[in-house]
Amino acid sequence: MNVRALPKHAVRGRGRPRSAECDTSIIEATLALLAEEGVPGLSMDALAARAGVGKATIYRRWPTKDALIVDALARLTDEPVHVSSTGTVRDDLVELAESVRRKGANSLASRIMPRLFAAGDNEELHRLYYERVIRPRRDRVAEVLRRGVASSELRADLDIEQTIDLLAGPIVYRTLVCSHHGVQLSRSYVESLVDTVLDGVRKR
Amino acid sequence: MNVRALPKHAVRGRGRPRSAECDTSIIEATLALLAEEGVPGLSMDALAARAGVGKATIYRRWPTKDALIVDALARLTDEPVHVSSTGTVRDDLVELAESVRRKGANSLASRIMPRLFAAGDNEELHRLYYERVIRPRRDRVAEVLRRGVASSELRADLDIEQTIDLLAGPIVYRTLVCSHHGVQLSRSYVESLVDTVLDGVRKR
Amino acid sequence: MNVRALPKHAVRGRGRPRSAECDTSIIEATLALLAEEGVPGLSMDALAARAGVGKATIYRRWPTKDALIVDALARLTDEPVHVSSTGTVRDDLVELAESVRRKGANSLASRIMPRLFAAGDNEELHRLYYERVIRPRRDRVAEVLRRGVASSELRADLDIEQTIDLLAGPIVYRTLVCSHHGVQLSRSYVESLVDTVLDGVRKR
Amino acid sequence: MNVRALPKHAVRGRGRPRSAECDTSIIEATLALLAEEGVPGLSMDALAARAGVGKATIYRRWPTKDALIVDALARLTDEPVHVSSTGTVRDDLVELAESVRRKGANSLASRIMPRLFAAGDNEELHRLYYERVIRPRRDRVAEVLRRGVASSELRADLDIEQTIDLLAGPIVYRTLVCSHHGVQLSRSYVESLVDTVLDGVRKR
DNA sequence: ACATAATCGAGACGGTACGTCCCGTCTTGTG
DNA sequence: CACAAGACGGGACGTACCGTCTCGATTATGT
Repeated sequence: MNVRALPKHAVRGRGRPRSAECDTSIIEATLALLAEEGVPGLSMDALAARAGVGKATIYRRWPTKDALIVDALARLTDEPVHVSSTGTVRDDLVELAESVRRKGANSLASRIMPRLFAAGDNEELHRLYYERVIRPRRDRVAEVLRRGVASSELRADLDIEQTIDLLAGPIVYRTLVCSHHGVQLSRSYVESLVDTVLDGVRKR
Repeated sequence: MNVRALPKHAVRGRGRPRSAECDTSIIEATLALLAEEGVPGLSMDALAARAGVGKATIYRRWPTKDALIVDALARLTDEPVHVSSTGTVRDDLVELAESVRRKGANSLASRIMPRLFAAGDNEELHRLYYERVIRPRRDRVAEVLRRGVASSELRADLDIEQTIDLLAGPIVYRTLVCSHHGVQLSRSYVESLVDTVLDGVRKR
Repeated sequence: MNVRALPKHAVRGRGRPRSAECDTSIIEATLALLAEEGVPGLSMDALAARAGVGKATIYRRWPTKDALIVDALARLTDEPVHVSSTGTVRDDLVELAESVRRKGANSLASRIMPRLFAAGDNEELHRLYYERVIRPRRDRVAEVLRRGVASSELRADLDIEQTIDLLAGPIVYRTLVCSHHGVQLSRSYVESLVDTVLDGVRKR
Repeated sequence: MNVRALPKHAVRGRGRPRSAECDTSIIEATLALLAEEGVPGLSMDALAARAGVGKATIYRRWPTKDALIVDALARLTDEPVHVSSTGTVRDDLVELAESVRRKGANSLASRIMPRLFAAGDNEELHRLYYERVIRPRRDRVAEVLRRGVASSELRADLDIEQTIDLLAGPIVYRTLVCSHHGVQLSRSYVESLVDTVLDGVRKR
């Protein structure tokens, strides 16, 4: 747990150790360039120049531009969501779903994240992103759901994984696929979403 | 309806007309290269060589590589989903959701689609993809949902758009974001998904 | 004969032909950069920028920087030496030897030539330089020597090739190896050299 | 006399003294790499690795790669030429010229020497090479020539420096410039050369 | 004996140049 | 006009070296 998103360092050997300042200046330059110029403007040359670093210094740490982006983005994502263990399950789910929405609404993250979702080409990168970013969040939702089952607020035969999909999927899908005309999701959408997942759409 | 994904042709003018053979050989070479080499292997030079075509001939038809990919992908996507107008709403929704799942399970489409979802950079491409691929499918689901409301199978205060998100979102999300270890969704997942959307997860 | 020092062109094919303007602008930029910055300042990037040309355009014509330098230098070397067919052999030899000295005294050529002499690594380049620059000059001297033998000015058992070495060798050797303290050879050195080769150093 | 080509050592001070083993292993690695990979293969990184030495250890001893090469080459060159002070001048000159030829015939030296002749760019290196390698050899020839003048074997008005050029120049020139198709000079060429210099080419 | 100080191997560092690949445009000759 | 071929200016790529700089460990010397 709490696995920090840092470049892998060589085994502590005999030579000069890698500079931690480089790590941070590269990550910061990455985020700055992404914010200012967008993904297409993030060339390794420009990045190295911006970070005041040789290109080799970057490649010594990250094998790929995408791997670097993952780490840089993880820095942005480290926003701990507070979930009360006393309120109703409904309120906790709203809060967790809200954190997904807010991340998607963040201009920088929402511009970069799709690139990572799209990293199906790069199996390793995709796995990394899932382990480091997606899974921890899913785990937190699963926890809340299990609490709901235990307290009989939710059905006992609940499929936990699928329910997580039902909470996160629509928000991600909307943000990525249907984000035309700059429409952004509101909090009320999220609240309504949670309620619908809880009660279903069938007439009763 | 049935808008074909073809390149815009010049107004019928004086000189030699554009060859239809070029259109097809380019599209076919695009799909072949994508299937064999993946997105990174689809360079315009390689494409032209593979199609036996000059690069200018491609640019004469499509302004962008992405536009070409959209058209090529649309070719793969033109699978009309049959929806009975007699069965239950539940069965129709299952059928429509299944078509989403099948598309995602297709190895080629699932490699290219993320790129299109991620096309947030390219506003125009994103709009094009939405108009040509996403919206028609959403419209069909909306139709079924409205029928369900009319027949009192579904709640009258239903948010149609959000319900579509609830049906498509989880599948897309799972396919793109959580598709680790090669796990693929099954038909039973889709059926269960539809049932959960209909009935909710709250204990009653 | 009269083999021009030009980059090899592809067989006249169907595509766009190579631009002659590029040839010249590249050669000119090469000579300019060499004159201004010297050999170490002749980077392919700087050259391309100076010539207003993409790097690929250079590599399309010359496989190596050295090959390019040979061609550029050949441009400088195309100075036809006038040899009277009426004067004495001694005067003709002085004139030919003088042209060797003058070339060595030329600041640009004398800076680059050694690099080519030193191209022993690159067998092909060395051969090229010999064929294109050295041999033609040796042939002209050989001609004069044969005339001298015919007219009984020179010994009949003369080793022509070695005599050429005796005329050119000392000048080249002095220029390259002993060119310390900026000392330059004078015309009188050349005249004295020819006379010594003719008469020998032995006391008589 | 017999100035050894060794790196300058720091004044005998307090800290750990420089290891003599490093000196030799670096020089040996230099010669080995030059022999195996040629000049372009002699990178400082490769050299350090081959010598089992840190790069700083090399730079602590030699300011430049070229300076190192000079020293390494001097090791190969320290072949004392024996010149009888009793034989004829002609025989002594043949022996000295032979040593020039043999050095040129040595595959390693002949690969490196041109680089040093061509060191016109690097004034300092060139001077160093001249002082350490060229001048001593010229001095020995000058000595023999002066003896010849004294003994009336040679003309009294002899230009000593130019005569040295006449003996060494042709051999060097042939070796460097005209060494095409792997032709190598023979001893008989050298003997004939000396005789021609002594007697001239003019018919008598 | 022990601190001092320069050495050692290792290798990271900021840079520069390399030669290749691709992009999107332009220029040929041939239908 | 369209077409195949392919050259063009430009930009980014990832690698190789350069010469300098830290590291921790080692090794003689002068106290």
